[in-house]
Amino acid sequence: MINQYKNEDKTLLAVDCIIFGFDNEELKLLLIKRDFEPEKGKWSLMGGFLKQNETLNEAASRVLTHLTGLHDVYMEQLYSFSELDRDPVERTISVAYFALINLNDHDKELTESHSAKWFSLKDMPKLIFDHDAMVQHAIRRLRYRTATQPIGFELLPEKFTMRQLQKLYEAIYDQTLDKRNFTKKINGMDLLLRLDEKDMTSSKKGSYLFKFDEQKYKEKVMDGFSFKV
Amino acid sequence: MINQYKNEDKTLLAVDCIIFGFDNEELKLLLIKRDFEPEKGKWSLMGGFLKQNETLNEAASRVLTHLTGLHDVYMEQLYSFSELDRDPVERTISVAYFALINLNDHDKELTESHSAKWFSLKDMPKLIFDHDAMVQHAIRRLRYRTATQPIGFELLPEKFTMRQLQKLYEAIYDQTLDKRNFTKKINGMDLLLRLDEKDMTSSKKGSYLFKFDEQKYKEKVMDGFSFKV
DNA sequence: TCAAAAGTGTTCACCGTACACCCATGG
DNA sequence: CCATGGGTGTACGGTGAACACTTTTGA
Repeated sequence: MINQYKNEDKTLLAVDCIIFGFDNEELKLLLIKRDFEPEKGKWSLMGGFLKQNETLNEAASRVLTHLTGLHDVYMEQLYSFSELDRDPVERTISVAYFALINLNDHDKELTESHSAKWFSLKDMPKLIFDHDAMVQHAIRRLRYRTATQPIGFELLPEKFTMRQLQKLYEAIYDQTLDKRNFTKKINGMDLLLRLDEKDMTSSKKGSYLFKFDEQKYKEKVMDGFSFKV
Repeated sequence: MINQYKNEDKTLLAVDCIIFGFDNEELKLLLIKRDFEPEKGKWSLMGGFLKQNETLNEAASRVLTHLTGLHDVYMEQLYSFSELDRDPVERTISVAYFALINLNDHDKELTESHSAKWFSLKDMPKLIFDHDAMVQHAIRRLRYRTATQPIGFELLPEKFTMRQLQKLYEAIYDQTLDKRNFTKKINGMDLLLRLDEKDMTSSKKGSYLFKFDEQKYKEKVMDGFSFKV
């Protein structure tokens, strides 16, 4: 009696990862094509089952690293989904996580070997089970987070231009922003360092590269419920 | 193979409820004294195990109704806690929920029969396991929610004065607010109806009673991830 | 008549938004 | 020399914050 909660039901627990990336134009999602039944051949979020000896955060990290080869990725627990019939095979509770990764430096071969593919948010197949609802919830959370904390930088390479950052925010909020107001607002955050380097690929004049100030960034972003894999 | 996820670990799943109430002075929390080991005699959140045939929301509702006798209560899923040793008896994942109830109309005998007691947030015993962390998280979420959605009314009786509402917000944010600015802001929300009645218990002059406009309220508060028990 | 709580309006600072022109350079 | 994208400042309206006096009436 003291050593066990006898007679209580145990349940299968999964984690599913909503993995966001940004290609300098659009916000993208990493999806995999299921190679097993049910719903074989359909697209879904990357997921996995929770093991006895790991926390949910660890399980989500494991799933993400397994698929992308990346470490040190921003992740955050989203919500737990528990409809009785959400998985037709067997009753499974799924805890959704979202991750923000820099599209350029993830391991493309690794994702390809998992039949994974990046999809634009606007051009996404219907997903299995309740994964579409998870994605909707993740987009809302991402908008809220980026409005209050500067986590948007997680989606960019180390050095980036003000225009890249602006396009990222435009993709997240799905609306265009004024260049001058955007610059003013970002500078007001006092988080960016302007480098002497310029990026010459996007225009003839070239545009300044920035990186963000790790120190100030960490003070502002850490709230105890996000973590790095 | 198609009918079952064989060889995957199953886990005990619990829900724990952070139940907020307001007594016109302070924000309070409903806690229970554990009458079983381990930690017998210590204070904890009200919880219960998830059953095979119910969703997490349903489990949270069941636990809440069992303790308070109340229905139609605002509840929202908070976060899932999964540290390996969070429950010393056996590995258990707990999904925390918070609830907002009107302190006046809950069933006092029912809560007493469960050795439950209301505690002011400022005058709270240390709780078992990771329940203190759950409470901290719930307070943060409550502040965020009340800042963006008018759910504060859930904690008040049907008719209330502007001063009561102000004291509630002061309790939630743990700071005093300016009477004039508060009134202006609330009126700007266009959610309250001022009644002809006055409440004469708090002053000689009496203060107007308000109730909120159910119709407009529902439009603004529903976002798909809170629910009524 | 006085103590106690209720009601009410104005000013100011700051922030978000709208908006247009010049600059540097490669072709 | 010109087309392309990059960089910058100002004016306005709305919102949040500070702030004090009058009203009512039971005791």
